[in-house]
Amino acid sequence: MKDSTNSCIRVFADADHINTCKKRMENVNETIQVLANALSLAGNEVRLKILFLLYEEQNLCVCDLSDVLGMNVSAISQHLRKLKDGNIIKSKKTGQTIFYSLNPEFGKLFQPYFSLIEKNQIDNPVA
Amino acid sequence: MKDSTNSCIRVFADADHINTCKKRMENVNETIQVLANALSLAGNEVRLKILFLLYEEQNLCVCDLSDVLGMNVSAISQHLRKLKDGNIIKSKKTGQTIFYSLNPEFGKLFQPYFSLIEKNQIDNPVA
DNA sequence: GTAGTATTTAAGCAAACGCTAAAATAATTA
DNA sequence: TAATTATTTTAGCGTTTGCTTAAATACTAC
Repeated sequence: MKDSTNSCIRVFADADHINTCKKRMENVNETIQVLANALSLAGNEVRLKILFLLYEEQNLCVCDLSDVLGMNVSAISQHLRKLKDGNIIKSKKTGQTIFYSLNPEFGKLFQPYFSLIEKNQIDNPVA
Repeated sequence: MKDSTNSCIRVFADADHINTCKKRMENVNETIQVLANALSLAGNEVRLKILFLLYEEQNLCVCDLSDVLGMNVSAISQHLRKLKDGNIIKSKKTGQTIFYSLNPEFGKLFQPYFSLIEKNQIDNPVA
């Protein structure tokens, strides 16, 4: 006589505990939102490659990235736009070339993963 | 007289450098793939919440998560499945309840972010 | 066995994603 | 001014995502 898809009645549920969790989650909600957004941007193979390349090379233009990754300039450009919209990279125009680089805060945030990639040390930890 | 959508001819392009980058990227390709997959799984608001909750509480069932996050059990279950398929969490059945917990390797991999969330210290770094 | 509880799975659908191709900007050079 | 180069933007399209609803599976207890 209850809607099992929307809530649960179970013996070992600790209502107080659940509520504590609920409140804690409300507090960190915005932080989670921001972090999830950054992670989802980095959680794409092409974009992660772009970010790693920017981490290693500091300044690259769409063209460089297109050459290195063997991909359509337009496709790269669209990824760059997402990363820029997400405040993860910044751009600087020099003549007709636009150089992209990591925002320092983001570089710091993702340093550990860049290190892992450099060392090629992730196959173990996850897979 | 060239296809500007597929390659670039530009004055300051350093062909050797580009090639070095290309090879380095090929070497880390698999690592990037694995990492991007993990990041994309964590890069979803609901899933990041689930992961954080598992980090804090160790063992939770779909029902707990559903209650805390105020979401449909089925929706949560589907997120859990993705996380399990990605080897990020594991499950243990006790009676008719299935408890989920972080895979230790993953916990280690994402520890820095969990700490950030706990301290609510991410608004600055990114946004 | 039947009823109830905990959970997953399948189907369906709107929204978001990522790419291609083509057109539009903008800076440089002839 | 016209052509070239570097880049972005728009439109279109197939695929993936994440949710809802409903049905299926599995364990527990009466």
